Amino acid sequence: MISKKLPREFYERPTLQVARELIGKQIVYRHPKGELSAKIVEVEAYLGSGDPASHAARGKTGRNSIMFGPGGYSYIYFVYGMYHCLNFVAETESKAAAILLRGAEPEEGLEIMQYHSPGKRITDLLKGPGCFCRSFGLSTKQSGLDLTKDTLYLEDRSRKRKSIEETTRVGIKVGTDKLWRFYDKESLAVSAKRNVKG
DNA sequence: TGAATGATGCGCT
DNA sequence: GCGCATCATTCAT
Repeated sequence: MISKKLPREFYERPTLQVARELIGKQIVYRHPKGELSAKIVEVEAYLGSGDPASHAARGKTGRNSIMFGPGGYSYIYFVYGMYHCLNFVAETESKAAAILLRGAEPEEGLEIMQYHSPGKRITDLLKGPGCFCRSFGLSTKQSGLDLTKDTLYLEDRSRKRKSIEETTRVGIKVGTDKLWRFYDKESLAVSAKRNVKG
């Protein structure tokens, strides 16, 4: 069975719908040292207009200009002086929306991930947006990649329906009333549950 | 075991 | 010059 790479049409749809369907998809990155892959288990949606927590909320700037382009591109930014966060641009050029990847379960390329994040347990390697980029070796140099090309892309490998939970977003101070965080309830690789009530 | 806080640099005002 | 879509360590219990 040949893997099915997600086409641009997948991304150029309503952001919340794309975010929900990203759970359980496979992310593949052709690292210089080998192929890395993981199963997505946690994402957050960031809409352009009407979402004060989005980087695009206050208009187009040099950093967020990728969000204002077509869907199906990577948007990686640097934050807190040490960490990077990976986003997938959603919608078309008419809307500046993106989806933040917050957690995944490692599958292929474990040695490379552990090389980037020494001493981490397998389930923790890709837990949290900063950890994910560090283990995958992603930085702002990988921002703006076309996800329909072969360097970084997503695959639809498992067609099983996941038990998806919807909660508020994490790590922001505005827009915290929106239930725009999606994660796989059964996964151990889901990051901080600060806003989640048990 | 859980909560608080320091680290650290870039983009924006 | 300030704030940030975070993480690891420290300190308190």
